Amino acid sequence: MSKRRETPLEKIFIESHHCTIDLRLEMLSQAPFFKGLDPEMLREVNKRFSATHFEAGEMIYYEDEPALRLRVVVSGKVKLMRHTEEGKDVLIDMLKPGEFFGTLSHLGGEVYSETATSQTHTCILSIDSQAFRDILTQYPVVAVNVLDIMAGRLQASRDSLFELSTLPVDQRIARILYRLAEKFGEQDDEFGLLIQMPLTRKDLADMAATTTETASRIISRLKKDGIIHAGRQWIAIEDLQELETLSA
Amino acid sequence: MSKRRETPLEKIFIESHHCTIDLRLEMLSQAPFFKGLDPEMLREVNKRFSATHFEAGEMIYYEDEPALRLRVVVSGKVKLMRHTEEGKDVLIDMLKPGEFFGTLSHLGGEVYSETATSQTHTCILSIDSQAFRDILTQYPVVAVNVLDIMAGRLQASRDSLFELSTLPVDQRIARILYRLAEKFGEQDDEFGLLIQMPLTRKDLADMAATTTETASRIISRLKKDGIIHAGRQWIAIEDLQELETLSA
DNA sequence: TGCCTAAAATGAGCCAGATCAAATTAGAAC
DNA sequence: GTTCTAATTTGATCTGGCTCATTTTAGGCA
Repeated sequence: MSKRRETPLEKIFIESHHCTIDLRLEMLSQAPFFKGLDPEMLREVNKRFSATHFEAGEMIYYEDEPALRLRVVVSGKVKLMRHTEEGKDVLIDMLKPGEFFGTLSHLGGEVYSETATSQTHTCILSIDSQAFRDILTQYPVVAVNVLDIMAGRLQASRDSLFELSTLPVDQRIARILYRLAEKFGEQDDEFGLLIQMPLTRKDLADMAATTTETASRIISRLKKDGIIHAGRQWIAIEDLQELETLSA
Repeated sequence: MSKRRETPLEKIFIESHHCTIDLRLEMLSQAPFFKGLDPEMLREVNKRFSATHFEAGEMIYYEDEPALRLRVVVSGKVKLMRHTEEGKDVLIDMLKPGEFFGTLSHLGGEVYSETATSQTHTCILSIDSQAFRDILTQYPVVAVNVLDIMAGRLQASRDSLFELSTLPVDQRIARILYRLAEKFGEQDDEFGLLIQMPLTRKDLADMAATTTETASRIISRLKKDGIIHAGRQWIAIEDLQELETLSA
């Protein structure tokens, strides 16, 4: 039996016509914050966005840079992080197609509070934040949708805060894996529920507010216990049930 | 020179006519989320709110209780916390007049994710969450205001998460004190910038994700260094400048 | 198919902050 | 003023997870 020599992560096909007009419109029409907007308005709104393409690992914007645009992931995965002077990093969120990031604010003096990196090949739509605010007042249904999303994110952030304050590292890691599996999981016939995105031990550590070494030790244990499969930059959940139990 | 025998915290006058119609309307007109709404609309909107009165220490709602209403602080201070089965608590936020809490959600199955306690005598306005959503779609300017507030809260929550992940306890406490002073500080001629609200060492610990003992040790040190004054359930900042330096 | 390197795994020692235990007040109430 | 108790302080000890150092390896690449 020959060992698999490649990452099980999907290889995203690199084409320059990746970010087609069709895809853009399709994405916007399915984006949660435009739900309920009729096709006519949608086409109108679509004109105000412009598309950009990023390679895996490329920075989309930097922390402390003037924040002028709101962005939407069309395809690929985006990572949001904050950095410390002493080199500590905190991973704030991982985004998938349909999610927005950047700034909603219209004020001039704002800067981005995090760095956005494209984790894979990505196509990103962007719009001037003031133009987006115009859309919000023009289409109240969009404003309410965005509000619901922000409420959900606030909830998630407070959940993390709560867990960070009350749970030991191993439980935090278990919960993070569980959530990533829910959001990015795709069934892989060899390894189980594969988290479809490049994910290092350090990423995990930065999410759980721990160190790479500790994250690695915990992953090793989970592998030994047959709960997950993992390699370089990828993790697949073998026993989701047990993972949930662990995170209790 | 006789030692002061009482808390420097203001004694809120207890009157049953505390929460007058005038006060209600005045509060709503100044509430950040109704900024930009003309008086006519405001009067219209005001009708849909109802007022309730709470004693200091009373629960406004409990975690896991069905979440049906959105509330607004008219007068007094409100504390939001989450509790663990093992008795650990996390203090999520402290609110002052003009801030809202409760739920924005309209879905039936939602429950409150935190417990709200009135820290002082309070007057609270409340409205059915669906009715509030109607206001949002009816007055887009309100929706955008609320959105900005939510964005600010998300930012604040992520800031806390970041600080919790990267700073040692003493710096976290220094930052928390600094922020509380900004939000609740009132100049006291004897002690300096007094944080105008009952605030125990445990509250502080629950904000900083530490223990009462550690919070107490840090407060003791700050007192010894002449940076703050503190007693039972109250803290005043003597040297704000130095406190800011410490939190760097 | 083997080479090469960043990612991951592992070991050993250490420390900030938690826990456990006890003594001491601040300041409310009468 | 005196009383009374929950809030606070302080001390002593313990430990989860961090640090530092080193080895091992997955898997991209030619």
